[in-house]
Amino acid sequence: MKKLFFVTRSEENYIKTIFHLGGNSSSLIATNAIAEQMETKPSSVTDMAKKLAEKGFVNYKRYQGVSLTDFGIKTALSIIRKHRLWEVFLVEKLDFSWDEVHEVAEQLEHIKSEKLIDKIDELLGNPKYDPHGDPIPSKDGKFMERDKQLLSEMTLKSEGVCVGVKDTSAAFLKFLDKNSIALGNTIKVLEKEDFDLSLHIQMEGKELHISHQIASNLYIKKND
Amino acid sequence: MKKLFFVTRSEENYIKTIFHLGGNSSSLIATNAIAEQMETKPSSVTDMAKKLAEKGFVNYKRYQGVSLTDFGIKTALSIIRKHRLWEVFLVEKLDFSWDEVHEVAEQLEHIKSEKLIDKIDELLGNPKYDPHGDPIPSKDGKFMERDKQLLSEMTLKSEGVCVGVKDTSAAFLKFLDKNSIALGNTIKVLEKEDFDLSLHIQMEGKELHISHQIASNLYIKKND
DNA sequence: ACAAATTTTTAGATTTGTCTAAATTTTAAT
DNA sequence: ATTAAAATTTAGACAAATCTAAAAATTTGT
Ligand SMILES: [Mn+2]
Ligand SMILES: [Mn+2]
Ligand SMILES: [Mn+2]
Ligand SMILES: [Mn+2]
Repeated sequence: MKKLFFVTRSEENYIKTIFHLGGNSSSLIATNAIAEQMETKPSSVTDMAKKLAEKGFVNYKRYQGVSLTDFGIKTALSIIRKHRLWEVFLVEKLDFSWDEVHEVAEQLEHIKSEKLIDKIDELLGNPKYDPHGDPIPSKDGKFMERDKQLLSEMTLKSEGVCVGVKDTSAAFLKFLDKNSIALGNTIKVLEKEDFDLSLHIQMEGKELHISHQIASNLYIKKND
Repeated sequence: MKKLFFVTRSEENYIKTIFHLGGNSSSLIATNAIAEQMETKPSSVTDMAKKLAEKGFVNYKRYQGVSLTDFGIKTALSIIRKHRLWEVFLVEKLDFSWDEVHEVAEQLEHIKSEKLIDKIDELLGNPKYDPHGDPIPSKDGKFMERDKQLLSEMTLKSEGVCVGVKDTSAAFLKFLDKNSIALGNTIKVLEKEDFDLSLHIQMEGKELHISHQIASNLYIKKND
């Protein structure tokens, strides 16, 4: 007796946002936080919180906030899986650049067809990470967060590989492209400037200067 | 000074339906015809007709019906192009069967990204026809209706190739699959039964009996 | 031509998702 | 412990898309 609710696009977007704000665990997410993230008003969030609670996606405590139920988490992971698989598809199969995919994936993630996304997954060879280095949940909702750290937190002389970005804005991604910084690149910290926290690094053989702003938005997987 | 209106999913569905009902040419399409096709009520159609007229997609004459403007035709062709390209993609790249693609294409046709559909078109090698034999409009809205006729209208002894279906219901398509009738198959009319209008045909070498119901939903391109 | 049948439109209601402004609750500060 | 500030909810409104029921226009049949 599997209850299958129709989930609207708006509901899906709220569920996804709550998940990204940490609404897994049992921590309560504040109304204002959701409103700010979704560029909507707190009163709209309250209305939706009630509806999502009604449908079993969240636990809602008046004046306290919401947290996702197990069902809500499962739903969120399914949407995120679709979003990230579509992003891989756009980059791998249609030559989109990594700064163009998010907007389109925001639409594609709402397409309702289990077979479609399973086939896309298969076509792509069951990728584990999306173009920004974020992990792709499997069909049954499991995924591994990669062992990684921000470049800004790496110790002097340590080496590693670029595996992800924290800021996924088109502006940042284009900046990385312009400076030939890409996921998969090898990296070594040559020098750290105490004054402005900027770094002198070696990337794929070439030496490069990196501001703190950049270093604190690049994820590195340390060697061994 | 290109005016770019936001077109809602619902508006797109109305525009597409009006086109399919023959709303190109200057013929007026009746409110009831649209309502029936869309499984909605005439009063809803009237409301939408006003909105579509407001936005420049249709000419609307009270109590007479609607016809698409040039802009409306252009919009309809763009939606149909997307629908049919996605259907080809699902069949060619994801191994969907031709009876499964329509439902998903109904969703995908509303994805808004010019680059996406152009890249899909390119990936597929600019196909001219969809899995049901229907022509795919080009980016600039041109398309060729194929020279074809219903099997039921073919003369005795004439030969040809299966190029399309009139009834695109999953039930009919599955029936064709079961009987190994597929687009591209060669066909020759061996005998016509006056009594029930059934046909005796040769398809890809094998002899077959075909009811009038089937014959009047299969398009054939006659040889030479 | 004119009454009857059909089609279409209008009027008013409903649902979803949003907003503003006011009221309420919680949290922070003195 | 009060008061002030911040966060949250409620109340009431609105736009989009739909519906039902009633009114109006058109078409049809004799
Ligand atoms: Mn994204
Ligand atoms: Mn991503
Ligand atoms: Mn179709
Ligand atoms: Mn088709």
